Amino acid sequence: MSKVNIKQLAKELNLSISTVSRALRDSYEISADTKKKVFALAKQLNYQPNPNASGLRGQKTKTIAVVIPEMVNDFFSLVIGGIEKVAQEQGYYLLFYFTHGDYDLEVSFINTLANGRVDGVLLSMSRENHDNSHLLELNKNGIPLVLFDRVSENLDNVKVTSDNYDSAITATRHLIDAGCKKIAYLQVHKNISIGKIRMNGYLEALRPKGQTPLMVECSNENEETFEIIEKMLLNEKPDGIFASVEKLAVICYRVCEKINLRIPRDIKIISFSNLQTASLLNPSLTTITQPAFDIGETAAKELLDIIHKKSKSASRDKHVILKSLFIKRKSTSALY
Amino acid sequence: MSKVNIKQLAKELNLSISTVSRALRDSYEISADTKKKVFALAKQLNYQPNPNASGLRGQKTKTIAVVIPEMVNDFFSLVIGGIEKVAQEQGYYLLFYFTHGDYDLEVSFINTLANGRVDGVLLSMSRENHDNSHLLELNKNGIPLVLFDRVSENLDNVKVTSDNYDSAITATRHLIDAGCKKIAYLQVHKNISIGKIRMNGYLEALRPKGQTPLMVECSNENEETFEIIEKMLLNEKPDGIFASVEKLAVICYRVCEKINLRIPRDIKIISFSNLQTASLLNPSLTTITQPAFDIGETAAKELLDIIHKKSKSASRDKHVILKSLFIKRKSTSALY
DNA sequence: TTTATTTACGGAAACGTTTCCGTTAAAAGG
DNA sequence: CCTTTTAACGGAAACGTTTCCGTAAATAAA
Repeated sequence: MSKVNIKQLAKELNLSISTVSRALRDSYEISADTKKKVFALAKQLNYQPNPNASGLRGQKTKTIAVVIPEMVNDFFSLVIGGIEKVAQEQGYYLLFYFTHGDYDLEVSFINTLANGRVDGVLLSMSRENHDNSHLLELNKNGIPLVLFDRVSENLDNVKVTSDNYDSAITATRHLIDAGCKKIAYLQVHKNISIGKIRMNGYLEALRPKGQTPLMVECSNENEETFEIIEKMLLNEKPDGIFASVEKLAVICYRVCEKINLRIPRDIKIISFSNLQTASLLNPSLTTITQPAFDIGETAAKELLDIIHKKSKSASRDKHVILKSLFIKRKSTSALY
Repeated sequence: MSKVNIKQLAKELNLSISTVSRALRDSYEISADTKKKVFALAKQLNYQPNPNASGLRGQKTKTIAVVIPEMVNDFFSLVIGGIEKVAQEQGYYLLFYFTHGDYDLEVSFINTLANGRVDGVLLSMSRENHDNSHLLELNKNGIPLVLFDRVSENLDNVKVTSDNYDSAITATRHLIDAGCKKIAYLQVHKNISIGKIRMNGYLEALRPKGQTPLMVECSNENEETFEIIEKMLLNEKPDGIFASVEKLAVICYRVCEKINLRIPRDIKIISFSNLQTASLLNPSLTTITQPAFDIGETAAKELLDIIHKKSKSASRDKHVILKSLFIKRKSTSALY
């Protein structure tokens, strides 16, 4: 129960509190001699400044909040890796919030952040085009906010995403080129605008070929999704599947196994995915792979930029779009 | 730039600061009438208490630190899920630190935490039997600490792990029963004691069968590990592999693909792993699957228990061991 | 009616920093 | 030698809460 503070350092050294504080911050007002002594004692006693005190006084916490839907997900894991890299480099702490896609939870988290808990917020939205007033409030309170991946165009904050529209076109055309005549598009929730953007790419690629779209809306529950996909495959008999999120591709594999559909012979599958084991699946999965680490890194850098030159609020309403990778593997192979 | 605080509420309501504060905390000293008014205005103005101020005054932050080696890893993702569940339930915030297995980084993180930044610490150690003085210091400062997964028996803190020794025996025996005559044990780093425990299980299971152990130490760099395993497979020609961590199993698959070793015909593989795609790999991977979510949940609960009745420091030096699951799949199949 | 207790509230200290003001002594300038 | 500047430091306020002391009025007890 030691908890050494500045006052104790001051007493021990026969100096005033203000002198010690300035010495620790390497102020020009303090002689080299005194600084040496202060540093030495601070190290010896393992002095650590109390973050609540400096946060309260200085109105900055060196902490940023990361608000994301979930964690058990290779995409967000990689994003966090990128965020963590730049946070580490610049000495920032990371406070995490998981919304589980629950809008109300997101609102309450964001409200909590309005009062000096963090210097800035990184957010991947749970519902993109719902009511954004909690975010406007955050902006009004002067707390920098950068959106990534799941963003809303209605907000004039900095946004970082990948090229969802273009890569959805690439994916769909790839299936068409591989010979698919009836391609199903699997999405989790209609209201997710990133899903809409990808869907638009899918539709755009389909149109000139005269193929009729087949949109399938899945559930948040894996079991339910399994049944939805199983029924769909049995009833509609598509010969290609475009999964808009990784989780759906995995479930597709399981369904195909159950109902004895051979991939890619009977049906071809492509998916947005950052699965590290994509190449080891049976068969290996063709993917659109987002630059997840980059997205995190870029978003964090943008945020810290705003934090540091906040007065000049230079960069608002900027949209950084990073390119995804298209990786062809066996699940869409035309030869079998 | 609103940032409403108690003083403003007090002025608006013609009340004193202390009365408003008490009303917000639902104190018995305040009349129902006054409370109503205060709550109403607080909600209307979206008042959020300043966490630095209350943290400074009350010496508690409702925040716990989670210090782990990495994030891009299905095991830790699941653990975090468990931690987050109980944190959420009890209204705690989560501050994350990633050590990347760097001991010095761990030390500096832990030192940072010694002074009121958090109410408690959850730690999975980077090097288990190195110098633990930073953790002793943390204990001395009265900050509750619970270790999980990678723990050290030298510390008398609460520890939560899975049954590494027993399940390593199970895994090794399974390979033997499947007909393996020369089983290699793959580990990342000799100094990780969790690796040692698993290794001891491997050795124990091997001894009565008279098989000579074959220990292979891999690197932190995936490319290097790839080469180590490749050389080992070509030189030693084992017919069974026991990978002590998930990452190594994945690399094994890639090596086998490259040098045309058929799994399980030429070589059988079992691994500690929480890979969600284990059953979809080619071939599906037999795993010892740790109760990751449970580990996180249990560790967090233990920590919050200590935080809440810290005076009674009842539960020290307690070791909770949770059972892993053995899931047999095709990578160790005896028939082909 | 007087005294004791309860109810409902206000004032102010305290938490540990940082920083705005001094202030003194020495160095520099004239 | 006197004035001005500079260097090096100390005192105290401020950040927003919480809580320890009051204290006045209302109620209960005597």
